Amino acid sequence: MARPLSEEKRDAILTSAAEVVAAQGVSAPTAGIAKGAGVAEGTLFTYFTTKDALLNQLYLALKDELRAALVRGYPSRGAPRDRWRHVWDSYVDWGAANPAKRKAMRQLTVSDRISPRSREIGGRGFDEVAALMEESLASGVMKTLPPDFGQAVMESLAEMTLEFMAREPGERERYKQAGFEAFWNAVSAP
Amino acid sequence: MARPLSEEKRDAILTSAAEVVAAQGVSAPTAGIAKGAGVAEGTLFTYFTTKDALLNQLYLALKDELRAALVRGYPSRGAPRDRWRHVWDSYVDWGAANPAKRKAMRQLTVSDRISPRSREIGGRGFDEVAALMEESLASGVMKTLPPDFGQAVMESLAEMTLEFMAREPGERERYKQAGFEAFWNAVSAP
Amino acid sequence: MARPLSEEKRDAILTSAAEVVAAQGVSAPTAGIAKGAGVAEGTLFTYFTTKDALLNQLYLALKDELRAALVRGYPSRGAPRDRWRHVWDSYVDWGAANPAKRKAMRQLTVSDRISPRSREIGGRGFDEVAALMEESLASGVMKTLPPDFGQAVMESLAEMTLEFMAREPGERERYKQAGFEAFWNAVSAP
Amino acid sequence: MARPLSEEKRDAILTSAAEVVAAQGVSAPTAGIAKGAGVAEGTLFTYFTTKDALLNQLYLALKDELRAALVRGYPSRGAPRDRWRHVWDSYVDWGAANPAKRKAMRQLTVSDRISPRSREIGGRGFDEVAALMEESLASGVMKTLPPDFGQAVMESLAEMTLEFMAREPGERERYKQAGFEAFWNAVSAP
DNA sequence: TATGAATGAGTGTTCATTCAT
DNA sequence: CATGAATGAACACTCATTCAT
Repeated sequence: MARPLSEEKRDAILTSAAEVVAAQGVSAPTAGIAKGAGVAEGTLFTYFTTKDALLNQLYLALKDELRAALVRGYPSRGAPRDRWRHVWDSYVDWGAANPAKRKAMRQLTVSDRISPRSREIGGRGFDEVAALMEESLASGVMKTLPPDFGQAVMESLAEMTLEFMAREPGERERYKQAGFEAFWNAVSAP
Repeated sequence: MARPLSEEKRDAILTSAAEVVAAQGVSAPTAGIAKGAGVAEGTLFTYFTTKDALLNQLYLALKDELRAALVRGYPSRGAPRDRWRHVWDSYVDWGAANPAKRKAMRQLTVSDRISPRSREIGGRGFDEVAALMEESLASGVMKTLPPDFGQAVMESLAEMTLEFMAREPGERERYKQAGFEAFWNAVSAP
Repeated sequence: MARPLSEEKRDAILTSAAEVVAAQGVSAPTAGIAKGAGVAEGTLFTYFTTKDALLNQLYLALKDELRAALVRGYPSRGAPRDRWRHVWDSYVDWGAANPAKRKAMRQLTVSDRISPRSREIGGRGFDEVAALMEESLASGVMKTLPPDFGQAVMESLAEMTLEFMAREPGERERYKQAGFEAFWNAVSAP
Repeated sequence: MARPLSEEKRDAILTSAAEVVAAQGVSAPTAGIAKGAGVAEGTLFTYFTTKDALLNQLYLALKDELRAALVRGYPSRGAPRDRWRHVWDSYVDWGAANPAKRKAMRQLTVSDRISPRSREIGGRGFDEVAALMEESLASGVMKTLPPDFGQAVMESLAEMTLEFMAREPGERERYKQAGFEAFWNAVSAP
């Protein structure tokens, strides 16, 4: 049955793509991505029909990885603040541990090469997360707004916090903490 | 290069660039920008030495326009909350009124073609704004954090709010209001 | 290479090649030919060392099939006109019955990928045919010309006739008849 | 008004294309065509939007040149045979004098990259020619067939004759003469 | 100064062929 | 022997920039 498509190689391409896109944007040459993955230029196209296909699948893979990080260890029975805290910490820790992936995700998010369908699927994973905690927003500012909004508040504040953490690595913990306070106040204050 | 003959033409190119970059990203061809400005392909390069130069100057021009919008009508003697409110409203109104410019700014911000120097100069304008209100943060969460941070909280929440406003135009006022509440709580809660 | 295991598979590849070349020209991908033959991409190369080898062998196979059609039922003892008529009818009938093969042959004939050697061998088969009837040209226009020429007159008129037949299927018989008259006059008139 | 598009350069590209296509077929690289024309690779695309566009326009240019050759010196008032003779001689002389153009035309004719529209336009020129002599076919074999057919008989016999002339340059005149006899008999015999 | 044709390096993608399975 | 993944040289076409007009 000849050589089977190697999951390993596919991952190497996605990993390389994340790095290269983080560094050079979505217009980075596929040749560079292939090189970074240690495969031939043509091989990339046996795993991804098109550059756009690669970018969209990278987007989904990153979203999925992040989602997995948020869910891991989620304290289902904790107090709402603790649960949000867990999500916040997971998000920020993942972002701090994977700066390239985070930057790539940002590039992809603003790119018009990510299809609406991908965006929908990519967001879908987080509906789970949103659902998990919807009830925790029964009070406070978020009362009357779609759960999307609360989630988006978290996301944008976490991104911003990560930016500061990256700029001043010595102050990481402080920013992580302050960011959460800001978020929690934003979302829960009466 | 001295002073180019026509300020008007320079502006036309910048305006076209904002539209085209908003629609197609920073990799949009200069030919399209020139066409949109009603000038010849080559003319663009008598006003901007390089595509990168154009993008950087567009970035600065947009930052400056936004800054001007924030300062206009600023109630220097008002209560802190009112002053922040003015900044918030100005930001969000400008963004809602100039969706292409905002989208272009977003594209430019994540692009690696904007030099660190441009980013610094672009931020500098806001130091004024920051300075104007530094004192207002003498209490609350922001107490012990750099004024940048408070500013960044505002910016990221405003951007996110604009996204929601664009998606559901019927709910504009509601999001604008809710966004400000979230921001104000984030930043001022004890 | 010895004798490849399956004559059947070799034929399937040649048949597929004829169809694909007819439809897409000699630049058709080998992958498509393999697929059409129901074999793997690589298998094609165990039967034909090279794409050029495949094309050349296809050319020869088609020439041979056509030659066989001309010889079948040849009335060795008939009057010259009847013999030519048999050849003409056989040629045209074969072409009408195998439009893809005929189109493929045409593509191959003008292609620079068919080697001079193949052309020579491909023509050789017809020397038999030519020889069979050489004597029939002892008079008429062809008197002083190489038998090739008479043969070529037939071939080119037959090809042209097939074109018209393909274009207007309702008039097939008429064209077939008129084509032969033209040929016969061309070749036999005093 | 900047540099105007140069008719000269366009012609150089078409001429180079004819040579390169004659030698290598329609799949010849555009780079080679550009090089042959003494222009940069990119320049080719300011004159022809697409390789297909170039091939189609080359086809039309060649058809037109041939048509012009046939019409030049046409003896409108001559006897039918003399008029056909003129057409035959013009065709064959043009083909013998421009072997590359002829070979290119042949390649283009069998290629599927020539659009039906181009074929129609390319044929259109010859309707003139056909019309010029339609009446001359009031008798003979062609009596009851479309004028296309007579024209096609001429074309295919002329092409074949050119082939023989190219193969044996010493016998040119003989083939030219014999070819015409064959054609004339084919078409006019009772 | 304004124009837009000219340039050629760079891009995504294809494809004949090889070779690990 | 059969398979199809792997390879990398081409290829058509784009685009920032230059420069003749």
